Amino acid sequence: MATTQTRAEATINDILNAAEIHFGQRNYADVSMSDIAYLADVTKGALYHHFKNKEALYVAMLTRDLEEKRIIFQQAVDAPGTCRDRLELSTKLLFQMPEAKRRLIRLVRRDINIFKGKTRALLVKAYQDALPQSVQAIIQAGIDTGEIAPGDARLLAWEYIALVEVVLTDYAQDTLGGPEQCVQFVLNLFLNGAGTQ
Amino acid sequence: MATTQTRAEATINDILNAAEIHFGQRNYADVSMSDIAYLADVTKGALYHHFKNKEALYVAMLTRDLEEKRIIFQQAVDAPGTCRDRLELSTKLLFQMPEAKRRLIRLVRRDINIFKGKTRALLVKAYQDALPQSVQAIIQAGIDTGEIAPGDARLLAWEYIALVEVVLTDYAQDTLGGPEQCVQFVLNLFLNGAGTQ
DNA sequence: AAACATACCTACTGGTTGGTATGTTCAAGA
DNA sequence: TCTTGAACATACCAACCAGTAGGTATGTTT
Repeated sequence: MATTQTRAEATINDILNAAEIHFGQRNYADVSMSDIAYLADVTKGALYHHFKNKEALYVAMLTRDLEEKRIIFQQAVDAPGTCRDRLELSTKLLFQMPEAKRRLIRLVRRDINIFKGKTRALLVKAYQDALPQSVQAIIQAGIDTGEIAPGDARLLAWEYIALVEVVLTDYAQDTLGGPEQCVQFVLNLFLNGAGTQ
Repeated sequence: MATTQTRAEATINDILNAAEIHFGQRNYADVSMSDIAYLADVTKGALYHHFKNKEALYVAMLTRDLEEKRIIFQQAVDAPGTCRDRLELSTKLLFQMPEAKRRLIRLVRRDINIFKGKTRALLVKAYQDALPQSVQAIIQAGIDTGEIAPGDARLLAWEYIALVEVVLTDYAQDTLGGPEQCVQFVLNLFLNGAGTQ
């Protein structure tokens, strides 16, 4: 059984990897199942053998990726130190990812309108568990210790992520300095603001 | 001649308005020309009489909208007062827009990958002229007067817009307070940061 | 009112895509 | 080694959609 499953699992892996690449670069509707099958070096038959339909494939791809990320960012939540230290770690982990993985971070926000109901809720939750939840936990701890001014930790988490995403975009286009500078820029902006003190 | 053009112009207007609604809610590829024609209460023939193809319609729709916005935000650039005052005005103008128009603000970022070459450059420039340019001008002035700490005004402008967009999203879902509170929240976060001073 | 131009409609095509029906290979157990 | 079911491949279909061809209606000009 192990051998059989290994082969199928390898195929599924190839398909998911191909899906990551395509969905990461283009809109959902612009990516065809044939594109994914071709890149994964399997046929459409094999593809539909493992995934019920296009939506199921997308969900599987994104779910797998977000679960990976959730585990990674959990490090920052569990880490010791000040709020700033832990936000720094969290952001560093983001910048250390390969570009293809980093690109997927913005996927949920970009494609949030294409699904409805359960599927949509599922993806949003998976995303929130992966990144916003971690950041929110760190920020809430910061509020409790007085390092962060009292406020809505959830909203602040989203704001922090938005700041990171902007720098991440510029970073991908090589218009900024190294990852270390980027991380410090975001941290200073978020904690101290852009105004002169 | 005036009468003839008026009729055509009215049709074009209907089409562009319908396009705004559809493209604002769904991805480019998910919106069909038939959808737009139906909502505009014209036939596809009329649609293709006025617009060369789908891409041309999208460009026309977004260009018109961004030019409107550019003019609106220019008010804030030309306004007197501190950097904070002018950023406040700029942000207020955003929150005062009807929801459909507000939604279009995120369109360029969402659909940035569907076009290549000239079309893409054109849309990006129209967007930058409309919003980022205004914010950047205000921030640069703030840096010059010492109200904002020295730094990359362009990047800071993008960061500010990102902060606004997050609140705008929450605001659209009625999970936040009134527009005035939202504006002040963003301003404080951007200028003073989230940390305790 | 003839000649013309613009605006618009109906009906269709060619191409693409998600999905399927059916056939073939492979791997493991009896 | 023979069987059996899972894992694929091939060939295809039905639906949809961007875009077009060709005709009709509504002005406008002279």
